[in-house]
Amino acid sequence: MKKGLQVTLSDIAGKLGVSKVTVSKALRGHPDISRETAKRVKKVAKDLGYFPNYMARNLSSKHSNTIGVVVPKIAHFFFSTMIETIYDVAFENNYEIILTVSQEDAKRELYHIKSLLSMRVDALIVSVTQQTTDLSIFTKVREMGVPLTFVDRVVDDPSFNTVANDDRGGTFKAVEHAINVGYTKLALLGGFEHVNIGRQRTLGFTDACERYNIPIRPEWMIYSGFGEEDGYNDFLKLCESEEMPEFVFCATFPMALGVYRAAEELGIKIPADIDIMCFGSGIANRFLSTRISCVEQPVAELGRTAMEVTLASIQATDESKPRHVVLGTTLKLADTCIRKIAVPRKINYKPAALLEAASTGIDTLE
Amino acid sequence: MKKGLQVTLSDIAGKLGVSKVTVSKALRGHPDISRETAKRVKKVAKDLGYFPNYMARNLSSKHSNTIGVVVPKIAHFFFSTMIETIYDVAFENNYEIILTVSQEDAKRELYHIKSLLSMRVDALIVSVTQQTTDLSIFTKVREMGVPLTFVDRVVDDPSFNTVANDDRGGTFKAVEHAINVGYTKLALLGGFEHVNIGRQRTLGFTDACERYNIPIRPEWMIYSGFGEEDGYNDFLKLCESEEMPEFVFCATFPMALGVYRAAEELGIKIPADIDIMCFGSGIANRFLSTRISCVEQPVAELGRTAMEVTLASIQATDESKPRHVVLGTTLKLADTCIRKIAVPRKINYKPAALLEAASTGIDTLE
DNA sequence: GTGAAAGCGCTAACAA
DNA sequence: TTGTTAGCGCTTTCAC
Repeated sequence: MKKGLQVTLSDIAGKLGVSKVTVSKALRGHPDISRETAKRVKKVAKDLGYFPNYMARNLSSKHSNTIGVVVPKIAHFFFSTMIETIYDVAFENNYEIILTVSQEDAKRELYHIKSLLSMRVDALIVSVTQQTTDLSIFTKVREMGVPLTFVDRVVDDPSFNTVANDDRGGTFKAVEHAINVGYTKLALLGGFEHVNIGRQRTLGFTDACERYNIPIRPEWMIYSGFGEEDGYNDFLKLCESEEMPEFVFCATFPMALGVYRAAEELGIKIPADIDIMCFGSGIANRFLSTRISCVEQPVAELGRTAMEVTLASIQATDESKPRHVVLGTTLKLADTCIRKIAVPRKINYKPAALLEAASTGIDTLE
Repeated sequence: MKKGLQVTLSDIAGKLGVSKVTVSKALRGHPDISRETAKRVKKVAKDLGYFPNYMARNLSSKHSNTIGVVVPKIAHFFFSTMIETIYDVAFENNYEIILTVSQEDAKRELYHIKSLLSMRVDALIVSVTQQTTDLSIFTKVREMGVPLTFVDRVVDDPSFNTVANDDRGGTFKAVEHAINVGYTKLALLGGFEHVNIGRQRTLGFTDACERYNIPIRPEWMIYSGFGEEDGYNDFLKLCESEEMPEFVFCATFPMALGVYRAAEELGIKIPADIDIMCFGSGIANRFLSTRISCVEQPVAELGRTAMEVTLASIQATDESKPRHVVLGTTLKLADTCIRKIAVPRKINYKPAALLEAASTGIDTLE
């Protein structure tokens, strides 16, 4: 298809016999212009079907009214909810969002950030991938003077804004609850230790154990990823250990879902044989016959706060200090870990057969 | 924060003692430039940390390598999956996506389209809201020569590309299946009739009824929306009718979920008391004790096709004909509508009590 | 192979 | 209140 002709400021100016500067000002509601001409200009603009060219506008005005967002996933309860909030706040403030998705791929993340910088976004909000290790692009971002806010998946660099859950405290509360309920044999499926949220949630777990003198058993601390399949496999691995724990804390809800499924297939009852809790929740929880008690994250608030912090950074003309916001979590009890009932039993577990069953491709929207 | 200095083509040119044109060409791999200078230019560009300014580039080159996308929702299995595919294809083709979310609000949709037009996106992909009636902006889009592809939520205008499910045929297949199974008392929860998908799915339903001489009972055709709450309420309404149907077809999966929940609360068994099917599925289906048989939509393919059609439209320099793609669906049988077992029974239904219970706020990610 | 000139559509600073 | 002059950083055309 062919690009139609563009209506420009000059076109309007020509039609009215004024200069294009007058038109430009009138259209932007600049106080210089008289009510009278402003009205005339706007009318002609409308008649001609004028659309401002942001490329040109931004080139001369040096800002784009646009915020670049980089997230690892989108078809995922947590991220899609957070993003929706980000959009809402952006809309309220007349900003446009350019959302990019890294698909948990560091290369792609880098590509997108470069691209966003080239688009001259006014600021960036990013939630890094699980494999992001090269941080040089972020120092580049700093050098270019583009405000950057990390959200949820933050990077340990105090020179950028961060907005995150209280991962450590939230996990502590959950594990403490399990201990108060009476459990002493505690396992952790921690996701990845090299990822911030994995590390923080692990700390919350060990904090609680130390606080209450619960021994930490290395064979009950398993790390392989944050997805449903990981939880599934981790649980099978757990079943291979000498003794079963009474309670398992999962670093994410999808992992808990994997555990749930594995247990179901093995004929292990939750919470009668083993009790569980997790960090975060998802849509599926409502439909489980045993809904999993969890640490509830303020998902929407995370998005809203990230945007607010970012907008503030844009406004701040000086090199103001970066802000580090930690949002509190709440314990949300459902059908697990209500009271001590789990009595671990010996499992007749055949790894080979089950691992095969585990290979069913599963999407993790949760 | 303050914007840092920008490294420009001239900076690089100055450093090398060449003109900025040479630099521009070298950086873009233009064949004019010798291997030698190209190499030197690239090195200096890297050393200086040069980032091309797309605003400037696009202003002179007249295209932005950017595609604007407008969807009604994002925290929704269907849309988030489709969007993810759109991103994938865009990435493969070196396009950047500017995603906007209308939140089912026609005003917002209009705002975003205008904004995208002003950003001079190379093309648009849009899935309209349930309340979009004013189509004038789309003729404006056509006048501006910007290729536009409607996806899923299409608008009846043959002058634009459309990519959609075979809503009518898919529904026909499902209802036909229900009839083959032996049901003759069929109800439809159709969402909204003024929305294309609602209309098409209704047609599929009536097609099947007519084909098999099944009488259509107006009191069993209910329209109130596509959400879970709508399905819930529709089912309650259905329960008020003189006689209960044997089978209910829901226009969307969230609606079926609402029916499921309402039935559960009323003590009505699915599929023993009433059998159901729906168009589309969602994550939750895996976790229902009675998984709902459905018409499976090719969600990812919808996104991929929409992008491909759009890219083709961009490439086509002439006013090529718009394309209209209809993607086939497949019947996916789970635990409902397997064989005729539903025998509707008289329900002891108390509207007031239940309608109160219905007011629980529920998110529909499905 | 390289570069000078012109201009994309707009806004900012200043002058009138 | 309005207009003039200069760019923003880049690409395109065309001459060298």
